[in-house]
Amino acid sequence: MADYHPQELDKKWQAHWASTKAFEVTEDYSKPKFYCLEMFAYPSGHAHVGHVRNYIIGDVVSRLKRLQGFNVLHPFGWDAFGLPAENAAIKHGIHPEASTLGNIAHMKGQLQRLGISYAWGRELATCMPDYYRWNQWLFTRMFERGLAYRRRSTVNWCPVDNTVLANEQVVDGACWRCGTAVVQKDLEQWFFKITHYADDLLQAADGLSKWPEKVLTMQRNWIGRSEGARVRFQIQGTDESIEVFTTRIDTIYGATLMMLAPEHGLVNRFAKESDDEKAFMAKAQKFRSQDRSDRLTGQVEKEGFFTGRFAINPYTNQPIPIWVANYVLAEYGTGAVMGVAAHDERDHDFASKYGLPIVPVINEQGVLINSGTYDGTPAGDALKAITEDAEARGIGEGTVQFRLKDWGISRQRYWGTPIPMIHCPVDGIVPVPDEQLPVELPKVAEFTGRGDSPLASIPEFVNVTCPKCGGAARRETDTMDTFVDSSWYFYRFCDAHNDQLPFDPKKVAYWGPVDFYSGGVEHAILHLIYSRFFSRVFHDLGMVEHTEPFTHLLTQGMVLKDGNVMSKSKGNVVDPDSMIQKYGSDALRLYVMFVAPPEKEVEWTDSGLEGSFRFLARVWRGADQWREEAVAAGTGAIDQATLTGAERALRRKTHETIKRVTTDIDVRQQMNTAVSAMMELVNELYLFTDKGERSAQAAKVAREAIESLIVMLSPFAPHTMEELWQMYGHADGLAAAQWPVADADIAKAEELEIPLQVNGKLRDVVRVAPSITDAELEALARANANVIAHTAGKTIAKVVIVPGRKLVSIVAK
RNA sequence: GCCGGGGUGGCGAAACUGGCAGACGCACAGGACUUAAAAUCCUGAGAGGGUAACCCCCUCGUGCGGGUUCGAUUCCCGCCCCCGGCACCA
Repeated sequence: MADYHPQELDKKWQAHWASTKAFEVTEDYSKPKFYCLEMFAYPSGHAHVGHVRNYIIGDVVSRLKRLQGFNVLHPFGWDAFGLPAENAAIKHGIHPEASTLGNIAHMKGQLQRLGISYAWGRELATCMPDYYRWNQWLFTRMFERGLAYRRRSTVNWCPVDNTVLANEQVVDGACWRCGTAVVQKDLEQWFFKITHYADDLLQAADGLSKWPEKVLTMQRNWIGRSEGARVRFQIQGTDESIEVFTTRIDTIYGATLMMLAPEHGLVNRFAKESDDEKAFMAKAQKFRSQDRSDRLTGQVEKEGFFTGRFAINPYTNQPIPIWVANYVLAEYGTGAVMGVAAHDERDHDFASKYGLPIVPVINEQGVLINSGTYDGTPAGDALKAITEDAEARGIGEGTVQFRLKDWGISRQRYWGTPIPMIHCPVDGIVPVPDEQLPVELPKVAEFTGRGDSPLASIPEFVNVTCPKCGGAARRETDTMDTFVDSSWYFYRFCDAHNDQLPFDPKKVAYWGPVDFYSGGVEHAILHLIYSRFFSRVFHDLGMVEHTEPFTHLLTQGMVLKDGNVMSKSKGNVVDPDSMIQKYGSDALRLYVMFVAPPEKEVEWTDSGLEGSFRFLARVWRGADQWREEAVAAGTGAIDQATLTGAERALRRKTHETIKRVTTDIDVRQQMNTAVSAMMELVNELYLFTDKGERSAQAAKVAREAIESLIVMLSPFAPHTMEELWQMYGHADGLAAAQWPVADADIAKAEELEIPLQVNGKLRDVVRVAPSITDAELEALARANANVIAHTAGKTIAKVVIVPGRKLVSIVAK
């Protein structure tokens, strides 16, 4: 047999899989389905080993499931719209489409050289009209249902990327992509009403039992539900009132202050009605222009000024001063807060600073004081009672407030999905009729990087006739946030070429939801919450039966080099292709799976990769040593009764390994221990080979071990294992193979090794037959020389025999 | 501050339900093969100590301090440190 030359095997089997369309699938109701998906890729140019780790994880699961008889959907695609391509176009003059398609071609080659088992027939790229037309179609459906709406609002604006950012895309007050400090701008924007599902998204998170706790926590924090009440305080001397949101209405008797956000609508009015409007506005303006991220994160000292006006506390009936305070946020609650200096740390700081009254209304026992008729009521009860009272009086009501905001999706950039709307001076906002979709991105656009939408400078695009009245109208020139593209692509894979609908609901009913989804934890909030939102939208459109798109989520850890995240700028990128050239794709795949559990961060080492290569070569040689005899011996049943001790030992190890590997991959997703179990089996096989027994029976036992190993290792090292499988006489390839089944009887140990402890310390290990009785075992333990030595001079108080005969523990005093 | 996840040899890690801590691998050391080297195969190894020596035996050891238990990396209480998320959210 030839030496192990993995590069040749890579070529041979990749060509074979392509020509036999080995991984293409259709709905087959006779088989259970399994939808395995890795987060699709942004075509940045080159995938490094960190990216690739995710694809290997998914491939191991996919290949396992196929061998277990599942009908496996394992597709891949490209999250192809986005800013980097457009920025590159501004810088280098290459059209985003050209660079994107070029990058896709290169990265697809990289994945193919790794032998990832994708159904390439379903490949999609979000920048293609046959994909993004369905973004537009869905946008229109959402518009019809009020889930997409337009309003003027203060938005997060990135001055470098020249576009709006969603709240989720602002990290510590800076742009998530380029790190520039975000500024505020007033713009007409399109929003998706994700808040409509806020409660459901939060509650349903409890049911996501196969999601990492970390991700669920992040989502719960992000949604940020808090129960409280809205209460209206009359403005003294007027019929008007100011509404506040509070979670602690029980402290309302202590509300000695009213505070408005600097952006609150009443601020400008109070300024006009004041003695010195200019001075008033100057003070408000100062707060408004304070660095927003600092204001949001509490970095700015609490400051405020008195408006000269008073509100009436509806419970004490006392006038309380209305202040403008820089720590009150306009976008949360009502933008106005009742100040309870005694029971709120921030209000306390503020009141102390300005010498404002501080009235305690709850004592140390949590019971109300200074609260009129509520004195003596426990705070918890008062919360309910006062809310009910406020409702009865018509001055307030219980409510739920979310931190989650509607998702602003308008982007003033070119390389995205055009929003399919038309602005008509007569009919207002009119959707582009479905039959006119897609609204295609014009091929030519000038990439200046100026702050307005590039599409606005293309008159042929902008100037249209109104679909309703036929008069002259203007086309919407913003594009959609690219997170829209990635919020439903997993459904498109179920029916990637449908030109009537985004997908046939029947096909999604078969394939969906995604059974196993893996990707980076950086998508814990953005992508994963948006996708859950879209699933609910499709559900409400009657197109999808489920509401949760991803049953099992695995967040894979990053691959570090020299302690850092790989990046071009740091120059520490490990290129999979150069590793493949040296060791073959299987060694790379195996190493990445073996080095640590998939969700853990790992440090890349070349020597570890070499170790995996050595292991595969060792499997290759080990299999070769038995090939002729094993094939000659055939696959007939093995007669357990006539086996030698060595043969029984190898069989036992084989079946033990099958059991371990199956649970490790399938149940626990601990690929690393699955690989180490297989390494142990190989070590055992070498021991067996060294013993030199070469009977037909030995060959059969070796064959069982080796063929089980080939199948179990094939998800990790598919090219090498296909070749070995063929060499072992299986002409129809691993596609026809089945995952081995462990025989519990064979795996059972013939002898038990039982540790003996005295007072919790290990003193000896004895070998006994499994048929031993507890009484015999205890007698044996008491008679053990080491036990006697360590119990000398003491009396044995108790002998514990652990159920399952795992251990004998002797208590001596 | 709140929430989530961690801390185990020189290194990556394992120990699944409270039961032999360190499987498997990397790096290292020794041996076999070889003119030699590489490759390969075999062997060794947590730290410290005992014995002339080997089989062996003892003590300590999973971030720190307590506790529960015959027995704790695992459970409980109190800390320390690291990573991630949220945070003037009323």
